[in-house]
Amino acid sequence: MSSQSKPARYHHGDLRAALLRQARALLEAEGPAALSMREIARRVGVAAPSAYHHFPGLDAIAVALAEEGFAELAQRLDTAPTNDKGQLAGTGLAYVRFALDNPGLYRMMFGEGFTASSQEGQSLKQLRQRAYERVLSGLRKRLPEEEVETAALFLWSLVHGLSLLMVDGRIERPDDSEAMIMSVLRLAGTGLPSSVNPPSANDPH
Amino acid sequence: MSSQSKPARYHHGDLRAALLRQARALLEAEGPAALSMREIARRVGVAAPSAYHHFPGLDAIAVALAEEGFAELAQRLDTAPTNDKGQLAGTGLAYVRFALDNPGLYRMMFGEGFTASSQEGQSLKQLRQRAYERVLSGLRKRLPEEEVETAALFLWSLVHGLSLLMVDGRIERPDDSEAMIMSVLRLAGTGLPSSVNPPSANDPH
DNA sequence: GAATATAACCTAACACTGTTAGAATTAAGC
DNA sequence: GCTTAATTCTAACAGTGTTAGGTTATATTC
Repeated sequence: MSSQSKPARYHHGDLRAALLRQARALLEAEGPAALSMREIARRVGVAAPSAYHHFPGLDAIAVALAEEGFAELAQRLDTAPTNDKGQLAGTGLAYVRFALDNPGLYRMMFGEGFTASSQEGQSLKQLRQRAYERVLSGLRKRLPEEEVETAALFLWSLVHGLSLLMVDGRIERPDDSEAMIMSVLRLAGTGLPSSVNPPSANDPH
Repeated sequence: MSSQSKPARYHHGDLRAALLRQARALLEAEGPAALSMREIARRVGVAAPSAYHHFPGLDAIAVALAEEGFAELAQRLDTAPTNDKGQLAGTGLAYVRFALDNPGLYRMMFGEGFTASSQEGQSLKQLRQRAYERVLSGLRKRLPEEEVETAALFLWSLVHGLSLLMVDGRIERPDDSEAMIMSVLRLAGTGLPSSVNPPSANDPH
């Protein structure tokens, strides 16, 4: 077990970290709905109430996991290739990849359920906002201000929707997921063929 | 109460319908996580186990609601304007509108939780597949076969993502939601400005 | 080194959930 | 009116999140 990294300074050693680790394992193994205080404690080998010395409740554990997730997502987006040609595709691919690598966590980060709780909900809201700002600032350099917001919403909707469809298994996973993702992202740049969406005719601008 | 439409032929009259009605009200009022057998029964004014004569379990109620939702969504998409100019925008707008009008239901239809259950899960999967086929067949008339799948995935990802972002309150709702939705959908036709995504340079096709 | 203080942990319990078993009530058919 | 069957009920089981209060092991102090 990797939980024995430190030679048990306290009763357990580092219960807080152990709870988070097992919670995340449970999350990915059984899905967000299966996250249970008692099951997490069971897996750690501890009585359920012990967890309350480290977290105010189950929601707090969920939020802590989501915070981990946002930090990891931010890092992935930051280290994604930013060269001129593939900025959009690189970042988009990194985003969807993160969701595919952490399906349960991704659902947690954007799902509801514990969003209502006062303190924790706010923290999450801020993290989501910061992730969104990251997208916005990338676009601000390249677009006039009035087009930034729509473009960001467009992009975020696309990668968020694609991530969830794939994570939830709504579409059959092809052999080469990456190629499929890239194909979709390419459409974000070119737009749909005009045979689907005749260009002018309804442009009031 | 509108539940007195028929003069109480049985003990209740039409418990099954009453359960579904209150379940849907609860779903929209408190969200999918708050759906509870006992609370639904409480609202109908009946003991919880009574519901088991009409549904095998809570999952079955959830699935029945989702089926209602898919039927309503299909109808909206069918009656959306199909004239040449606005096929894409009209259908897309109808899709997002449905989600905004039925936020709890939409989350239920595409969320997880009860998807694991054997029998019901299959039923839902088929309904989702049929909704997807609807999009595909619309595109098949206008695109070469090899482009259909990617275009459909692109469109579905976009409207699905946009719907969830708005339903979950991830973006601040502007005064005119419809205008915002239309702006995003328009980008699906034109693609992002080339300043964001320089066209050639990585096109292997 | 022994006594104390404190942080970590556990047992017991409360209120809630989904669900099942079996009894009681009500309507339908003869 | 009696029988039968459908519908609803009460009681109970196993599970959940959470709280209260006691127990144990560590850390500190004399």
